[in-house]
Amino acid sequence: MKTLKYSRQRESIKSCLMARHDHPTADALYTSIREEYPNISLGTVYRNLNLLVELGEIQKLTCGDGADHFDADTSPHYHFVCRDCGQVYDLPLKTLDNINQLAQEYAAGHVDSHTIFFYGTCKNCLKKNLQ
Amino acid sequence: MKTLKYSRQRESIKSCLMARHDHPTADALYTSIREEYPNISLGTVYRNLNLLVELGEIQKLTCGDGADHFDADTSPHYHFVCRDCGQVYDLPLKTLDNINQLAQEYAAGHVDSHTIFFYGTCKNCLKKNLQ
DNA sequence: GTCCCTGCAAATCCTTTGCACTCCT
DNA sequence: AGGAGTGCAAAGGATTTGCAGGGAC
Repeated sequence: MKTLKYSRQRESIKSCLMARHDHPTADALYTSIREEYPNISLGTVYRNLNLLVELGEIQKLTCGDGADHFDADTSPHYHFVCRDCGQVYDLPLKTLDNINQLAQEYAAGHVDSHTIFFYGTCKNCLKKNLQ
Repeated sequence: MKTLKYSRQRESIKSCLMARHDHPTADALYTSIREEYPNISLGTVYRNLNLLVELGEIQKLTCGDGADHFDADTSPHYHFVCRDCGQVYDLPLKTLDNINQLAQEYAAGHVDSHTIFFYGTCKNCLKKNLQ
């Protein structure tokens, strides 16, 4: 068990992520944080994001668009990814509580979590495409 | 619409993937195919895998372990990923037909597909961990 | 003082791409 | 012949890591 020391960078990363309603990539967050801490490095952002994921304080979303996204909301919920603009949205779809148990029966082992991503075109892009 | 020409490499990649019960990464498939075609290049494997995905003949699985995996089974089904050994297993869990429609109501746009990944420890690794 | 954390840059991993050449059709 | 496909190697993007210095406790 390693001891954790305070760092203003980590605080900033965490609060910046919590303040955002989207699900930024490490790089997007880095750009954002640079406004307050112009000297922070991308490596530090990655290191702290991974640390926060390990601590269970944030969530990493691998939706398949190249870069991982991060989410300060760790409560179980699902995501909608727009293939046109790349935005990742939360879905207030209630958790399928029984689905892990259902999977458990078929999985050759122990299931402890699951992810669901929906893909399609968001309203903004649907509108844009009509023009 | 581009014309498609036969290539023994593409045939080999496709049949090699269909013959496997696991869900290999591009690199794993490359190693496998090299036994038959020692001169095939990794670039060709990637190019053809992407082409086959576009044609809808195979499926790309981005489960978040670094490299994409590929699956010759394009029928809708879900996957179990062992965090210990990295194996990706099929789950004979029946499709949640209504889930896309359910998501549709909350998604700000049009949903056309979804992916579900379960994570945990497979039987082999559970056994190994006890020793 | 100790040890964690940082900035920086180099390294690593996975994937894509440019180019000259080869093989289908 | 024409153009799609290939091998090779270099480029690309995302993420990690080694190191020397800085900050928390």
